[in-house]
Amino acid sequence: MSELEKQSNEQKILVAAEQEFLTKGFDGARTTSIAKAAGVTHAMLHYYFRTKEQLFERILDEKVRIMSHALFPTFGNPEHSFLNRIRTIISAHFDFLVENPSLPRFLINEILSRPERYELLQKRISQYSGVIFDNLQSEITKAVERGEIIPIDGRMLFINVISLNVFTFIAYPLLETAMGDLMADRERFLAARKAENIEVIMSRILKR
Amino acid sequence: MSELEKQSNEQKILVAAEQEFLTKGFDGARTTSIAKAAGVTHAMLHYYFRTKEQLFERILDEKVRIMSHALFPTFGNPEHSFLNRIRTIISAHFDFLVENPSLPRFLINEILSRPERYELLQKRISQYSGVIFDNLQSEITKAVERGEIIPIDGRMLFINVISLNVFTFIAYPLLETAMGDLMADRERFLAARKAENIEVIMSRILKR
DNA sequence: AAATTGTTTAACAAAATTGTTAAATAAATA
DNA sequence: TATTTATTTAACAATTTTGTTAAACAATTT
Repeated sequence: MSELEKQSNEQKILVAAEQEFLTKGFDGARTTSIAKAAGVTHAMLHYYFRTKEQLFERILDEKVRIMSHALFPTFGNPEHSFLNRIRTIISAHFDFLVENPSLPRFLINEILSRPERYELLQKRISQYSGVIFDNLQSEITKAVERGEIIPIDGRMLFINVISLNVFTFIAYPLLETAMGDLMADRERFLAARKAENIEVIMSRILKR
Repeated sequence: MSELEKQSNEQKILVAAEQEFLTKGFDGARTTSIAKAAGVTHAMLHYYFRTKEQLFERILDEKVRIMSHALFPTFGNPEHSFLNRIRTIISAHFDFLVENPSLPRFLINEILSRPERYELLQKRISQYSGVIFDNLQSEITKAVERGEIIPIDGRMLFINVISLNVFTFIAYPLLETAMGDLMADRERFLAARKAENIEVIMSRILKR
């Protein structure tokens, strides 16, 4: 049996598991259903990953990882204006969500429904967040001194950006039912939403 | 057996079920666990509500109902300025969430994880939303004509408000791990968040 | 009080789901 | 080629969870 085909089986299970866990959550997911979607017997699934829990952790780890990366971006070229760098960050974060639309709901659910999983996030987040927020706040101070923006608590600004960007994707199907025509064309709507989010943040911090 | 005690049993089950379903979701909830928390045998639970599904629907219906009410408020006294009325709406919506902090996560999860439950929302939402948004947009137009605010799509404004208000509660525990001291005092943080959300929306629509 | 109706209990049935094992098969290696 | 190792299959064990039923019990009505 070739290394390629072996990988392919594990890989097929992982791909199917990701799909199942992301859409149905841990409790809703079924190992038999995952195995079926992967085209393997469910005994094989247990052979490769022992338990449902272990398979789930593989997926969750990966998702927490990429989400952490997207959440705490490098703060961009200091040559550019603060406003432009914020604009870029919002845009990049939004684009990331376009590529990973079901990620926020998955993480919020699976982590918040089981406090024992909090530490998984804490490990990844607390190593960044302190430095990041200090950094952000000092950039804000400098931009305020330059007369570019008005003062604001960096953490509040951070929550504002995440709220606006993430909520669109968390509630997308609900918005669809309420908004009708506005969302008829997904791409068009997302582009408009991205522009609106940037506009909201800009007008919040722009010097008036 | 008195009518009071009879009600009390059904009621105890409903209370326990609400707690269980809100925190664990449909899939994570266990009828035995609900029965135990309610202090009744699990056969009694099935006697009163037949199935887990039916018990769940009782809870979900109620939650969709109160959420719809909070989402589409009356638009306030036309004597007052548009800005003040928006301020009041944001504040009231935020206060509602303070009283029902786990509601958004519950509804988003349980409805989005099962497309067959979409129609439950659609029924409640589509009867309001059309009128509400038309109304809102005409109020915006008038306020723009008065020179009070700048033009904006009412639906985008609506999404902005909901995003800012709701996300705080959806992600509260995650924010706690990242924000540390900012959130040490829950009441203080929520007051600051509410003020910030109002500020964000005001600066977005205020005539500059 | 007898009959009817509603409630509760305990035991159990049915189904779903996760997890295990032994034997067959294939691949890699000595 | 013989041996070892890894993979796959099929059958099944164990557990959990939901749902049912019959009989006991209590309350209400006639």
